[in-house]
Amino acid sequence: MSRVLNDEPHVQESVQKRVRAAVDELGYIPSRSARSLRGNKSYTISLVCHTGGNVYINAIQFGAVLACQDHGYGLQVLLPPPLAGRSLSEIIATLEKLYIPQRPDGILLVSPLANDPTINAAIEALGIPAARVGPVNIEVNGVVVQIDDFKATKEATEHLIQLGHKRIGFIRGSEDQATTHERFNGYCEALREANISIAPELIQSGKFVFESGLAAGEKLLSLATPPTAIFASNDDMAAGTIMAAIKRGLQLPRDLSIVGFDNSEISVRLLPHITTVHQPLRELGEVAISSLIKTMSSKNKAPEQPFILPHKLIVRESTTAPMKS
Amino acid sequence: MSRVLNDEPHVQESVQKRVRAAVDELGYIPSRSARSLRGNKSYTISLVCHTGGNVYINAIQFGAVLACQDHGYGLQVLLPPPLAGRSLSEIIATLEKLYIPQRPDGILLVSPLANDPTINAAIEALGIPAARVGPVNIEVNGVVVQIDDFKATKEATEHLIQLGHKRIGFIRGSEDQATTHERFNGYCEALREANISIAPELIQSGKFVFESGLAAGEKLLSLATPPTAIFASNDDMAAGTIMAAIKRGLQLPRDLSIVGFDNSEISVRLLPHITTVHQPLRELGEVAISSLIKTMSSKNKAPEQPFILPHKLIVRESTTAPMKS
DNA sequence: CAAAACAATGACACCGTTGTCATTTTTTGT
DNA sequence: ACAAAAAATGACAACGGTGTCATTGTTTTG
Repeated sequence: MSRVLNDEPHVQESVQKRVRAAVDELGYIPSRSARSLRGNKSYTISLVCHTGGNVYINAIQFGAVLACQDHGYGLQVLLPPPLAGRSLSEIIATLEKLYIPQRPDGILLVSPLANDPTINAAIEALGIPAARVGPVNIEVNGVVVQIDDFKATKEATEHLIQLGHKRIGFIRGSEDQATTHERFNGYCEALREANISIAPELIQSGKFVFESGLAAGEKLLSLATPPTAIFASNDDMAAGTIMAAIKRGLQLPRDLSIVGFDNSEISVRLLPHITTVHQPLRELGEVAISSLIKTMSSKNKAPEQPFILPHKLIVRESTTAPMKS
Repeated sequence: MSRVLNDEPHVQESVQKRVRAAVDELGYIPSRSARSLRGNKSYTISLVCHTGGNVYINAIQFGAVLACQDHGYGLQVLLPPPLAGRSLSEIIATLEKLYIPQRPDGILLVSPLANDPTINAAIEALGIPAARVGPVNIEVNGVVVQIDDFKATKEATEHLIQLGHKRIGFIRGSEDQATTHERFNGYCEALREANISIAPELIQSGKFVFESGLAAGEKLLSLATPPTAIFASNDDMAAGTIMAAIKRGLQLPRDLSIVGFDNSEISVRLLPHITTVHQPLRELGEVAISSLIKTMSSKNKAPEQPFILPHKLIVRESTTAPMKS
């Protein structure tokens, strides 16, 4: 019987038909626990994340679940206790306690977890097949799926330059994230190609959250010669920047152009709607899962090169030409 | 050995100790697949939802995962194809196909799925233990966890009345949701107790999404005598209403007070920050899962009464006294 | 045409846990 | 002190698949 269902060779056609008929008739569905036990596979993939869920992870999870279901896997959510700053052995112990009872066949890591060197070392040590979404700044084994943050930010900055902006502020993301540096480099490259010098006072740090965007925006706008445009490394911070501008009584986008990143919901919940870069989050999740499953089943090593999925600059009302000064 | 680990009676203390020592020593952890197979339990609970994840479901999921982990269960996400409007037998077939391979021990349903009579009938027919978050307008077996939407909305409306508002608009949620009616009744009750008559033109329909709030807000504000305050059945619609007001050039909150519901992120991403009702979403998820697990293991029937968790009115800058007219 | 190679299928052990029954040891009651 | 009851523990089958080996039937080859 298993020979029929698993499409093994050496099965006569007539038997094929009879078995399949019986299977349909009885509504037979193989028991996952039995297959698990025998094959030492759980048919489960764990999504490991410790943020209680922001919209970003959510969309990725959506794609991941779909891909899992397509391949007969289940996606399970695992929430480790806070791990940042713990020692390697502590992290290994914690992950082991969380991981072993469930014994997923693989795990999906999303930034910021995917970027933590210690966590990655722990996963390496435990020998768990892993897929990661988002750029990774260190050497890791396993599937990596991402967009081209460098190019995307370069394009967004070029968009501002083409509108005529010369003083363009930049709000960085968290320093431990690879995207932060990729995006910053894209910004620098665009300025360089346009022969605009990079002014240190126009570079502000941020943490990918609204409040940090608000603070950074306030700093930028209180400069002696404030920027005429600001690129924020995500939409939340762009929204914070908008609030900073509104609080100062600026007219948007007349007095200030703003670009965000992520095309998240908030980018169309404010006035003006934010020009932003769309990431195909669902697809990132899907591709991560399906190539993880492929890697696991074929025992191939994971591809050396990360998968790069296409992004898209979405121009909305928050960007316009600067006022003549 | 299993007698020790499962705390069965008739085990000598000395043996207890020796076994436990050996377990610690070897780092023995029982195999879930074997226990599953033997005990016909999967130690998995499925979160069934078909929205790719909004913030609402997300916070519930967060709590659900925590509770699952506490009880040695795993939370798995299941995304059925769109089911609305399908026939009972179609839904049963679809759920079965999705459900059987995974064989979760129970499922967690979140609105709007929890409210669909046909889906509930299908779950009943399949005999799956279920927990539901959010009020349910029909007779169902299983755990129900919710807040008191009626009382919460009544309080929110009373807050507006106390500020001096007499013309209070109301934006309803989706008609298929029990919360929509509960909230509307709370609004009516508050007005009745304050001897304010209910003006039909002040009641607008909505769909719990931003755009519907925008549309409803525009209708309300274009009335001959527009309301001085508006209660929107969630924050997204409240945000839409704010945008409608801003587009009409109103000063907020001077010209219009707005109350939302959910205390979602957007309520503090706009100016003014929105007065809203906080729902303990994480706790709702936690309680739902832990009482589901309790119900399953004890083979008790689920409690007849739903669990009611406390809500909280959060007053922010979007509500103030109406202008003297 | 026999021998060998191959295809098709039956039979069965094994995965790791736990419920049940059997056996041995201890306690209780008269 | 001895039978009976109770407690403690060993032994083992069963859960439902699948990999392997054994057996039978069929085709190819020298």
